[in-house]
Amino acid sequence: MAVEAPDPGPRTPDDFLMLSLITAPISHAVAAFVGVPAAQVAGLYAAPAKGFAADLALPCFQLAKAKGMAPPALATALVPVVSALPGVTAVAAGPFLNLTLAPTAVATALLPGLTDGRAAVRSTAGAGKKVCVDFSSPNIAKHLAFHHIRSTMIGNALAHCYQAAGWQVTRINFLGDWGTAFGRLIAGWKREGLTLEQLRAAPDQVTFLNDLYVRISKAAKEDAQVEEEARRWSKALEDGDTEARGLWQIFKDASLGEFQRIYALLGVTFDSWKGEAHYEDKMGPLLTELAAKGLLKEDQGATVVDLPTLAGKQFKKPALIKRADGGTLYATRDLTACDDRFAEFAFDRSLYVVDLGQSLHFQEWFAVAKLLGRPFADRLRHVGFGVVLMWNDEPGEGLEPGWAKGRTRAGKTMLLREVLEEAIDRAATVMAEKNPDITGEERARIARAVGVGAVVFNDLKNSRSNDVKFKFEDALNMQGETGPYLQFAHARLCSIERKFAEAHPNAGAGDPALLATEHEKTVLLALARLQAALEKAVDTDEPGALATGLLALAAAIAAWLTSGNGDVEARVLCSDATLAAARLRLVRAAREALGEGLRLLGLIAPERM
RNA sequence: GCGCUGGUAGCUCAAUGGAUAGAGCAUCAGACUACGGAUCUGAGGGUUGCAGGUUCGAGUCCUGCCCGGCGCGCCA
Repeated sequence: MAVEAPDPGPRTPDDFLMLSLITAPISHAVAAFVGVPAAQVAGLYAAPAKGFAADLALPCFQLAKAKGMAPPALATALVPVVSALPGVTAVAAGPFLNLTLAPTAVATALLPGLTDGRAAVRSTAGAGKKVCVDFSSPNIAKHLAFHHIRSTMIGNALAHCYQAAGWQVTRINFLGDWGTAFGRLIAGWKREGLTLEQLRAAPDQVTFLNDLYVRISKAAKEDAQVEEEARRWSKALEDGDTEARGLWQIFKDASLGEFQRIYALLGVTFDSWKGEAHYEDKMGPLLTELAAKGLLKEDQGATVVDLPTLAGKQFKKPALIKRADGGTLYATRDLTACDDRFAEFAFDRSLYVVDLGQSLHFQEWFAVAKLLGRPFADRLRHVGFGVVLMWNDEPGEGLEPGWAKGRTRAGKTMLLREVLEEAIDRAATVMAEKNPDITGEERARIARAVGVGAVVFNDLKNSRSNDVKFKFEDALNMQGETGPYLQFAHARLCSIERKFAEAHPNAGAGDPALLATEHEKTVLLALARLQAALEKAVDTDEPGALATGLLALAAAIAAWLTSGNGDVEARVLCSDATLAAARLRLVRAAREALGEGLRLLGLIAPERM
């Protein structure tokens, strides 16, 4: 279920980002000294280079120009100004001002705002704005192959991220439920005298339909009579023939039933399932308008929009609107659906999470939308992504082992369900070894979260334009920068929370000012940077930006918790109940932020694993 | 040919125009009966594809090349 973003109240530029809660006094002091607006300083903070032990760096180049000083001189001059602030130590290092913050100061600035840790992954940047996200969009009567995970989970993560940033989100599954394939399927169905009962009895109804399609296609190739039947059924379907539409509906329902099982496993939902078929009889007005505006032209029998002359020389070919036989193409359908979506949702942005191979298609119809004068033409974004490659040890035929597109070593297309099931099995095996106390249905439930999470995170952690290189051994080795690593950090925090009440039954609320260690500060700073990661994810449509922020948080958490291994007093559950209570506040905030961040990416964070 | 995309450590990838380019995996060495070790600490490992240019400063921006993937008219 979607969680409503808490109302953060009125904001000033200084608290626009959570990190600014810490840097605001610094920015003000520096700005006053230099004589520029504080907001100009606020945008300058950078991460210190590796060799410099500091929390933040302030490059002084631009400020020096404004002040009319040399950068190193300004940095030196700023040292006393900034060091005068409580909880800040400043050191000049050439043209940089390196800032070290006192853990206590960081904690008191941040923790009061994180009584609900989920606030760390919230923003109001998109308040009042609406976005449509078109994602997943599989063809019916075909399996969800492994590569479908990309559009499905990138889109799902973006929908969550936009929502967390204040946008009103509509999730759209633009089903591929139209085309000549269905005429063939109907012809095959009739020819073989199949029944609904037979379909329903199949262990996998999509496999049943897929096999039927393969048989009838083969038959059609060998027998012109069969091909003719398929053509007739395609025509009947287009004409709204009752029997044809009835069978088409059966195929569609059967497919959606299978899809929903996988969407449920992935935790993905949609607000709209309007597919291509929905728009099939609604393209007339658009075609009329295109013609009325003089945008159409006959070319080799087809109807096109001549983009090279109308939209600029960056286009080399016209956009096809209608086939020579009068049938419409998918650019026409996309435009019609877009008009419909704008009429219904008045979106401020509309995302199409579709592989990069279709870049040209989107460039073309976006350009047509512009030529039509659509007010939303510049609000459309093609969110492209790379392909899924699988490692192939034995390609045969003298080929080198290497990455191959979406196929197993046997050359078979990998199904999404198969990959998820194997991932779940492997997760269950690890659990049996690492945590044998968890058994039965609970183990099965958690193994689903961990196995699916491993595959999903593997898909989201890098820039989406990159191809995803999938190796079971890597995605599921459960170590390193993986979904299970994040989930494990979450589970450790949960475990400590469970034990806290027993250890310190009468502890108070916890005073942030008591948090004084470097490990605690690192966790706090990682929490403070999460909001910027979320906003970057939304601005650039890159879920990986949030994934990177969560990895940094989890690493900080793991280092913190492990530091207690050799030192009982460094643990959250230390002997001092007051200190323990303060640490527990950080545990809770971090756990809630991490769990919420994972939810945004589409992972479940179990309390044990 | 044109377009999109990628080229950074052995492998997989990070890096709002900022310092000495960072992580994970793998390798090696450690911590510790461990508030959950599915952990942590450390080491080795780099001419950021090549060549120019802009800039106080370039992995990042510009120009030209090289290599890979994908796309480029009646499928979607």
